[in-house]
Parts: sequence; C-alpha cells; structure tokens
Amino acid sequence: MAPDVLDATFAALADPTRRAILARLREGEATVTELAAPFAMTQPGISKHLRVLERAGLISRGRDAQRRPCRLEAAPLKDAVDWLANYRSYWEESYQRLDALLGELDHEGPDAAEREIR
Amino acid sequence: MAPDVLDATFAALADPTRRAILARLREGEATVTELAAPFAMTQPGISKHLRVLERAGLISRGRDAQRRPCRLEAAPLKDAVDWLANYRSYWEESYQRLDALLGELDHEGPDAAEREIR
DNA sequence: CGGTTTTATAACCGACTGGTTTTCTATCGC
DNA sequence: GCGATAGAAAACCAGTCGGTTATAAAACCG
Repeated sequence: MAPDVLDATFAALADPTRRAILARLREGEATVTELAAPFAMTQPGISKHLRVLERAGLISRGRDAQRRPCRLEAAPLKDAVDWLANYRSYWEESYQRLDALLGELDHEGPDAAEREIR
Repeated sequence: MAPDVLDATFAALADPTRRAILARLREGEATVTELAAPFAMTQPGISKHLRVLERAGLISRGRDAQRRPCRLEAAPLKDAVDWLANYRSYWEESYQRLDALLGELDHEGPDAAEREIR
C-alpha cells in the first residue's frame, strides 16, 4: 500500500463538500450538475472537487452524450480503514492491553506473550 | 459529530510524517526529539506537525521538566472509521445488495424490505 | 551563576487549495 | 446548421501547508 495512496485518500476526505459528494453517490450515479445542485458553489468549483476525488480513485466517470456521470469507487476507503484499524484498541479502552499483547506476539514470535507474563 | 472535526482528523492523517508519528506513539509516550529522530527534518518542522495533530485532538502533551511528552489520543479516529463504515458495503462486493437493503430498512421502516422484494 | 538541552515561536519561502469568472468544447434537439 | 445544455479548461486570487533558518524561553546540570 503506497503511502501516497493514503495521502490522496485522506486529503480527499478532508473536505466536507467532497464527503457530501461521496455520500450522494452511495445512492447511485449522478451527473456533475446533479452533484452541484445542493451546494452554494459554481459548477467549476464542483468540477475541481470531482477531479480531486477522481485522482484519489474515489470516483470514476462514464459517458452519456454531454453528461459525464460519476460513480462511487470505494476501494481506496478500504485501505483507509485498514490503516485506522491499527488504532482501534487505543480508542476501545478495554481492549487496549489485550491488543498490545497480540501486537507483541506478531512482532516477536509465539513466546513473547509468556515472556511478557513472567 | 461536527463536520470540522472530521475535516481536521482527515487532514491530519493526509500526511505520511504525521501518520508515522501516530504509529510511533502506539508504542507509548515520546518526547519531541525522540519523535523527530527518524525523520530528515528539522525540529521546528516536527513541532509544526505535532501542533496539527494536537489541534486535531490526536495527541495530548504532558510536562516533564524541559520535555513535553506526547501521548496518542485515538478517540477522533473512531469518528473517522464510523464515517467510513457507511461505505463498507461498497467495497465489499458480496455485501453490497444486502447492505443496500438494510439501509432501506433503516430509512423506511420494517415493511420496506418486503416492498423491495415484491 | 553559566552553559546545555528541550521545545516553542516568528518570519519567510514556494507550492498547493478552494474558490471565482470567463471562455471553450462537445453534444443534443429542432 | 443553430441555439441550448453539460462539462471542462484556463487564469486569477487569497489563504493555507510543509518546510526552512534564526531566535527565544524554560528548565536542567555543575
């Protein structure tokens, strides 16, 4: 998982307009003007956001006459949650010590846990 | 969940140096110089990254004489995964139709599924 | 006290962001 | 072909970002 992939994914998600666009696309494909409608923003503004999303691999675009319908591509989001999953134990208090122990096991082999306990 | 919280969280995660700092902090507290050591970057550069992480609520800082040890605060990451969870069905192909159906249920009450099937 | 260590702060820089207005291209319907 | 519609592209702007150097502040050590 190249770092710049996560860079682009998280950067794309760091804007509320872009997150709202992704949320809208869960309901299905949409054209640029359909996506622009809910926002107090000009069409080129939306097109810029769409280009950011496209270069992050979060949307793809088809062709329907003049229209360029956008479709959600959620695959990069999996990489994001996979990265975040490494921190789950740190916000779920009760799992913290268990997870730390499992981490030791992964790093140091099957005897690490016993050494830890002794 | 205020939108600017997610803004700050995702923006903070969109930088590989900051993600590496968070990864380091999973192993426990660390001082600024300890955090700076692995990077080809000056100390003020690291301090800037730490300020971004702190304002995003992803780290907190204690006091130990001259040192200001940093501690991981993972709570905002939970909000991030909660947001991303809404998209899980779109990258897990096989769950897509089921999850869409469950979404309908949540929105439209317990009869929506039957109406959908008919 | 004086010097060292640790960290923060300020000023500066080039590059990028998020938005605008304007203009251009492509495709439609007639 | 002609006008309307959908979208992209370019130029511009203020502001933020990621980094630097230089300096200051705070607490330690001897």
